[in-house]
Amino acid sequence: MQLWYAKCMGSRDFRQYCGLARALELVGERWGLLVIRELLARPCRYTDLRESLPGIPTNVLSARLKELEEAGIAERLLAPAPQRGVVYALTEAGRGLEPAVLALARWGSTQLGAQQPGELVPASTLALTLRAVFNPDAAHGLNASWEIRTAGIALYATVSDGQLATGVGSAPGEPDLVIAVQADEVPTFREILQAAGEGKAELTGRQDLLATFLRCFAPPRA
Amino acid sequence: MQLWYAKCMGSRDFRQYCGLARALELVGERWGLLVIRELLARPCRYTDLRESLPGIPTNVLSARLKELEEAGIAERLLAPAPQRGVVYALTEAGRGLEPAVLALARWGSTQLGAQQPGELVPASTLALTLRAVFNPDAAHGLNASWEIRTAGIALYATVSDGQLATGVGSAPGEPDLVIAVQADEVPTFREILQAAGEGKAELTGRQDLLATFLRCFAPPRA
DNA sequence: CTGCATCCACTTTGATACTG
DNA sequence: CAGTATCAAAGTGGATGCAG
Repeated sequence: MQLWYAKCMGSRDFRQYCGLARALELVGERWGLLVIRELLARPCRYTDLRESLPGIPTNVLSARLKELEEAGIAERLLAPAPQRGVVYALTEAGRGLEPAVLALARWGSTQLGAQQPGELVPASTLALTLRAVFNPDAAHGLNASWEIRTAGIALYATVSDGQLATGVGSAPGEPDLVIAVQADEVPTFREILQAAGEGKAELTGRQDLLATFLRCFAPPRA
Repeated sequence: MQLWYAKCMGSRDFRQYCGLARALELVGERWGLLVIRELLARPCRYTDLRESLPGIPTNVLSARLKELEEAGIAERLLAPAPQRGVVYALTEAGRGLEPAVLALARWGSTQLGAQQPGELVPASTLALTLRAVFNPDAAHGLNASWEIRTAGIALYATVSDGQLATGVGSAPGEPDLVIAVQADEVPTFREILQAAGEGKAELTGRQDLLATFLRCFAPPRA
């Protein structure tokens, strides 16, 4: 291309030998980390991402996916057996972003304030919040799995030997306890905990695991 | 004239009730977290920031500072005693970003590769790297302070009862050990460790604390 | 349908010049 | 020292087009 083009592309770089600067060059652009949030919760098709990220222009989504793929953070896969088409998933390097995403999400949660009208709660946010508030001490040596159903979405949390896995959709395998919360819009995590704590959730399965759930996922004292 | 657009469109809100989304709205714009990196290492005047962030347009720096101030993340203070003028510093909320910044920096460090010609190492990056690689176990109960001098910059690391503080500039109080490394350009953290480990650094003070330093700040095994 | 590409209005950025 | 002003270029948001 032309000289000015090369020069300006270079200006997307910060020209600093710094881990933070490199991270921001790779995933710091608009919508970048939100795409990664979705992919942390499950492999996604293009259309899943568009639905989970209302407001993202399709060309921007397209561009971000291309960049993430080139950077080795995400990969484009042919969807397995029953479906067909394309799915995007994180690579090992991409999954390495989880601690950073959780740390940002924890800080941002302190800045959230009250839910504004028109602000939706993405299902992936709930899956991530489960990881963000997880208390490993309370789950030491535990084996259990839960599925939360509300407002037409499902998410799961599985603890194997104290190790947590969460995601959007149904758990791989039967959940030990299904927690169903009636709602029109996706509720906040706080609202889910409250409903479960107050007995307003419909429980299916090992009901004794409700208390365990509340212990493992109690958010930090406010 | 479509003022109706201006409201919905130019708005940088993601319209999601999500900690990650809120964090990105507040500090996710270009240069935002790099400004915060500088302020994590020391209070800065406007000119300090311009010098530490070569390439940042002055109007963008101006805009970011205004946004950070409005968000309650940074504050504009009158410089104390000897100097005068303005300094910017993080608020309590701003300092809360440290875990997220460190997590991003740790991930980005794995993506750094070799230093490219023209890529500088900001002093604030070294101060942050000290925190990122700090090994609290190795420093349990320790009291010690170091100052690193190289290529015209200084940074310090102070451990009080095992608690770490680092920053750009001279330590508050006399450092127990000064580690001076000859260099024209600011070296990488790896290069500093290597020079210190190979006896190529000039030591002033309690030389026995060199081994302690290397133990406390050994980067994760590669 | 899915998975993008293209067009266009508008915004933000980057580079430079300038001021109290 | 601590910013503002200006302007071209790149990026974003929104709508639409279109092939498989």
